[in-house]
Amino acid sequence: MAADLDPEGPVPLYAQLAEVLRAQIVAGELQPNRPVPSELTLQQTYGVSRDTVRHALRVLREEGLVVAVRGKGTYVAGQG
Amino acid sequence: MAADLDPEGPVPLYAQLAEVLRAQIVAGELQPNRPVPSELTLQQTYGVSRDTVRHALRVLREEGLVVAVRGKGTYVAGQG
DNA sequence: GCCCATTTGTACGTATGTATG
DNA sequence: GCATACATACGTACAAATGGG
Repeated sequence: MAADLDPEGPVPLYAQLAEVLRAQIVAGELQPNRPVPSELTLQQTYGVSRDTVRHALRVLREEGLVVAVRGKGTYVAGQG
Repeated sequence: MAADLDPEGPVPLYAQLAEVLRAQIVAGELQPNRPVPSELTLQQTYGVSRDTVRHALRVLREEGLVVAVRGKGTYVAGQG
Protein backbone atom coordinates (compact mmCIF):
# COMPACT_ATOMS: atom_id res chain seq x y z
CA MET A 1 0.00 0.00 0.00
CA ALA A 2 1.16 3.46 -0.83
CA ALA A 3 -0.90 5.80 1.27
CA ASP A 4 -0.68 9.28 -0.16
CA LEU A 5 1.16 11.94 1.73
CA ASP A 6 -0.39 15.30 2.47
CA PRO A 7 1.74 18.24 1.31
CA GLU A 8 -0.77 20.66 2.81
CA GLY A 9 -0.80 19.27 6.32
CA PRO A 10 1.24 20.55 9.25
CA VAL A 11 3.37 17.42 9.37
CA PRO A 12 6.48 17.64 7.17
CA LEU A 13 6.50 15.27 4.21
CA TYR A 14 9.66 13.54 5.43
CA ALA A 15 8.00 12.85 8.77
CA GLN A 16 4.88 11.52 7.07
CA LEU A 17 6.95 9.22 4.89
CA ALA A 18 9.00 8.05 7.85
CA GLU A 19 5.79 7.23 9.67
CA VAL A 20 4.43 5.27 6.71
CA LEU A 21 7.60 3.20 6.43
CA ARG A 22 7.85 2.76 10.19
CA ALA A 23 4.32 1.43 10.24
CA GLN A 24 5.12 -1.01 7.46
CA ILE A 25 8.13 -2.26 9.38
CA VAL A 26 6.22 -2.63 12.62
CA ALA A 27 3.40 -4.38 10.76
CA GLY A 28 5.84 -6.80 9.20
CA GLU A 29 5.11 -5.67 5.66
CA LEU A 30 8.77 -4.83 5.47
CA GLN A 31 10.68 -7.67 7.07
CA PRO A 32 14.00 -7.82 8.96
CA ASN A 33 17.09 -8.10 6.80
CA ARG A 34 15.02 -7.46 3.69
CA PRO A 35 15.46 -4.32 1.61
CA VAL A 36 13.30 -1.26 1.88
CA PRO A 37 12.34 0.10 -1.55
CA SER A 38 15.16 2.11 -3.09
CA GLU A 39 15.27 5.86 -2.78
CA LEU A 40 14.29 6.19 -6.43
CA THR A 41 11.32 3.87 -5.96
CA LEU A 42 10.19 5.77 -2.89
CA GLN A 43 10.49 9.05 -4.78
CA GLN A 44 8.29 7.74 -7.55
CA THR A 45 5.87 5.92 -5.29
CA TYR A 46 5.17 8.87 -3.03
CA GLY A 47 5.86 11.69 -5.46
CA VAL A 48 8.44 13.40 -3.32
CA SER A 49 12.02 14.48 -3.86
CA ARG A 50 15.07 12.49 -2.98
CA ASP A 51 15.83 15.00 -0.27
CA THR A 52 12.56 14.15 1.39
CA VAL A 53 13.10 10.41 0.95
CA ARG A 54 16.58 10.59 2.40
CA HIS A 55 15.37 12.71 5.30
CA ALA A 56 12.75 10.08 6.11
CA LEU A 57 15.27 7.25 5.85
CA ARG A 58 17.68 9.18 8.05
CA VAL A 59 15.03 9.36 10.75
CA LEU A 60 14.53 5.62 10.53
CA ARG A 61 18.28 4.98 10.62
CA GLU A 62 18.55 7.11 13.74
CA GLU A 63 15.79 5.02 15.28
CA GLY A 64 17.74 1.90 14.40
CA LEU A 65 14.91 0.57 12.27
CA VAL A 66 16.87 0.42 9.03
CA VAL A 67 20.47 0.15 7.92
CA ALA A 68 21.75 1.64 4.67
CA VAL A 69 24.44 -0.13 2.66
CA ARG A 70 26.11 1.88 -0.06
CA GLY A 71 25.84 0.29 -3.46
CA LYS A 72 23.28 -2.22 -2.24
CA GLY A 73 20.30 -0.72 -0.54
CA THR A 74 18.61 0.08 2.72
CA TYR A 75 17.58 -2.85 4.87
CA VAL A 76 15.17 -3.35 7.72
CA ALA A 77 17.27 -3.91 10.81
CA GLY A 78 17.62 -7.47 12.05
CA GLN A 79 17.80 -8.78 15.62
CA GLY A 80 21.00 -6.97 16.57
CA MET B 1 40.93 31.54 12.45
CA ALA B 2 39.16 29.93 9.60
CA ALA B 3 41.16 26.93 8.55
CA ASP B 4 40.42 26.08 4.95
CA LEU B 5 38.66 22.87 4.14
CA ASP B 6 40.09 20.41 1.67
CA PRO B 7 37.63 19.43 -1.06
CA GLU B 8 40.21 17.00 -2.48
CA GLY B 9 40.77 15.02 0.71
CA PRO B 10 39.03 11.80 1.67
CA VAL B 11 37.14 13.41 4.53
CA PRO B 12 33.75 14.87 3.51
CA LEU B 13 33.49 18.62 3.71
CA TYR B 14 30.66 18.47 6.20
CA ALA B 15 32.77 16.26 8.46
CA GLN B 16 35.73 18.59 8.10
CA LEU B 17 33.58 21.56 8.97
CA ALA B 18 32.02 19.74 11.90
CA GLU B 19 35.49 18.95 13.18
CA VAL B 20 36.63 22.55 12.83
CA LEU B 21 33.63 23.82 14.75
CA ARG B 22 33.89 21.04 17.33
CA ALA B 23 37.49 21.98 17.92
CA GLN B 24 36.55 25.63 18.37
CA ILE B 25 33.90 24.67 20.91
CA VAL B 26 36.22 22.40 22.84
CA ALA B 27 38.91 25.06 22.76
CA GLY B 28 36.48 27.64 24.10
CA GLU B 29 36.70 29.83 21.02
CA LEU B 30 32.97 29.26 20.73
CA GLN B 31 31.50 29.60 24.20
CA PRO B 32 28.48 28.00 25.88
CA ASN B 33 25.17 29.75 25.26
CA ARG B 34 26.80 31.93 22.64
CA PRO B 35 25.83 31.67 18.98
CA VAL B 36 27.75 29.73 16.41
CA PRO B 37 28.19 31.72 13.18
CA SER B 38 25.07 31.57 11.05
CA GLU B 39 24.66 29.10 8.23
CA LEU B 40 25.13 31.91 5.74
CA THR B 41 28.31 33.07 7.45
CA LEU B 42 29.65 29.53 7.55
CA GLN B 43 28.81 29.10 3.89
CA GLN B 44 30.72 32.22 3.00
CA THR B 45 33.58 31.66 5.42
CA TYR B 46 34.29 28.13 4.28
CA GLY B 47 33.04 28.35 0.74
CA VAL B 48 30.61 25.48 1.03
CA SER B 49 26.92 25.08 0.36
CA ARG B 50 24.14 25.39 2.81
CA ASP B 51 23.58 21.66 2.67
CA THR B 52 27.16 21.09 3.77
CA VAL B 53 26.86 23.63 6.56
CA ARG B 54 23.58 22.17 7.73
CA HIS B 55 24.99 18.66 7.60
CA ALA B 56 27.91 19.72 9.77
CA LEU B 57 25.63 21.48 12.24
CA ARG B 58 23.35 18.47 12.38
CA VAL B 59 26.30 16.31 13.37
CA LEU B 60 27.12 18.70 16.19
CA ARG B 61 23.47 18.80 17.28
CA GLU B 62 23.40 15.01 17.42
CA GLU B 63 26.50 15.17 19.57
CA GLY B 64 24.74 17.62 21.84
CA LEU B 65 27.39 20.27 21.30
CA VAL B 66 25.03 22.83 19.80
CA VAL B 67 21.34 23.62 19.86
CA ALA B 68 19.54 25.18 16.92
CA VAL B 69 16.79 27.66 17.69
CA ARG B 70 14.50 28.49 14.81
CA GLY B 71 14.41 32.15 14.02
CA LYS B 72 17.36 32.92 16.29
CA GLY B 73 20.45 30.91 15.61
CA THR B 74 22.53 27.92 16.58
CA TYR B 75 24.05 28.05 20.04
CA VAL B 76 26.83 26.24 21.79
CA ALA B 77 25.18 24.01 24.36
CA GLY B 78 25.32 25.21 27.95
CA GLN B 79 25.65 23.24 31.14
CA GLY B 80 21.97 22.53 31.49
C1' DG C 1 39.80 -7.22 -15.65
C1' DC C 2 36.24 -4.16 -17.69
C1' DC C 3 31.84 -2.07 -18.57
C1' DC C 4 27.28 -1.03 -17.07
C1' DA C 5 23.12 -0.49 -14.22
C1' DT C 6 21.67 0.20 -9.62
C1' DT C 7 21.96 2.29 -5.18
C1' DT C 8 23.56 5.11 -1.47
C1' DG C 9 26.68 9.19 -0.30
C1' DT C 10 28.14 13.78 -0.97
C1' DA C 11 27.68 18.51 -2.71
C1' DC C 12 25.59 22.42 -4.67
C1' DG C 13 21.53 25.53 -6.21
C1' DT C 14 17.09 27.57 -5.43
C1' DA C 15 12.60 28.54 -3.49
C1' DT C 16 9.31 28.82 0.13
C1' DG C 17 7.68 28.48 5.01
C1' DT C 18 8.12 29.81 9.80
C1' DA C 19 9.86 32.28 13.75
C1' DT C 20 12.35 36.09 15.89
C1' DG C 21 13.76 40.87 16.41
C1' DG D 1 7.22 45.77 6.92
C1' DC D 2 11.78 44.16 6.75
C1' DA D 3 16.05 41.55 7.83
C1' DT D 4 17.93 37.53 9.75
C1' DA D 5 17.93 32.68 10.57
C1' DC D 6 16.49 27.92 10.84
C1' DA D 7 13.23 24.21 8.47
C1' DT D 8 11.38 22.05 4.66
C1' DA D 9 11.42 20.70 -0.12
C1' DC D 10 12.10 20.89 -4.84
C1' DG D 11 15.92 20.33 -8.43
C1' DT D 12 20.77 18.79 -10.38
C1' DA D 13 25.26 16.47 -10.65
C1' DC D 14 28.92 13.52 -9.59
C1' DA D 15 31.40 10.03 -6.51
C1' DA D 16 31.71 5.50 -4.50
C1' DA D 17 30.28 0.81 -3.75
C1' DT D 18 27.94 -3.32 -5.35
C1' DG D 19 26.73 -6.87 -8.54
C1' DG D 20 25.73 -8.88 -13.17
C1' DG D 21 27.32 -9.92 -17.70
